[in-house]
Amino acid sequence: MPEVLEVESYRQLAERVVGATIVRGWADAYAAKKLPSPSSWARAVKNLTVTATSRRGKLLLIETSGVTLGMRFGMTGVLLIDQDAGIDGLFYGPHSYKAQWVRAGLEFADGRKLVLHDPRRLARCEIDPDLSGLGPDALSLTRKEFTQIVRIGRGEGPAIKARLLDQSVVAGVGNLLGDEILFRAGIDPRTPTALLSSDQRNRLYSAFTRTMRTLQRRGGSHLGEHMEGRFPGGHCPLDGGAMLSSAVGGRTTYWCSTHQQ
DNA sequence: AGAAAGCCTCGGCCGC
DNA sequence: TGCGGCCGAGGCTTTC
Repeated sequence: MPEVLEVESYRQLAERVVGATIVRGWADAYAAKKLPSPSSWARAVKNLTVTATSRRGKLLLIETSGVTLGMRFGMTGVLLIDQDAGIDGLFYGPHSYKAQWVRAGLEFADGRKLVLHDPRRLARCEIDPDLSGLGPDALSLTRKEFTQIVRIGRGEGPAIKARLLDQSVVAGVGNLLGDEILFRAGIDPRTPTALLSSDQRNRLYSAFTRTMRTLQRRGGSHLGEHMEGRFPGGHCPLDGGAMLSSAVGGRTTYWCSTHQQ
């Protein structure tokens, strides 16, 4: 589940190669889809020394002596350094690693290899990625930044769930995290953003930051109690209410019929 | 067989 | 009627 918490753990893994020099890199046609060609990745990374790691939402940034390298992980991407994974396993997708699913990589002068493992081919490599389309990072969201999330120019605005998933508004919230935050806030995910009461907005901000802190502390490898009821016919782990599900903002959404109004 | 946690593009609709 | 922005639908891709 590469959402912001998982990508943060990938970033922490990538910290290990700070100071190392890249001797070779490669990417297949899918991983390099946003680049002019697969070989442009190989050419660009050669002889770069990694100076730092960073992250904006779900986009991992590897700073170097030259360009900034970016990695997006799609739905099933995992970062590996030699045999070490940035995460134990994904909730969705296979729970095993196969050489055939390695789509891109970097090899260092000291012999180490950093690779992108991605069965479903939706992960992407980027060079000097454009950050202008990304909102503030979800993990360090401030109250001031939060007010921009719930501020709508005119009309009722999109459903709050769709708003939370809009990466240009806040970067890093994925489908499961969005459900978890609204579950904790006790808000119906279909509520138009501009119609949230001030009490709901306060609860949303509190649930947002609390969810980030709590799950980050747990390592981001699994989500909160909301997941216990997240299946057809499931019941709310808080109050036993029936869990409802339908597409909100085009994404499968689960919420409690009792406490999320 | 159908759905899946990301991202991108396209097209319809709304308001000016 | 024209245009831009907003927003939802659909596609990508492979796996379970």
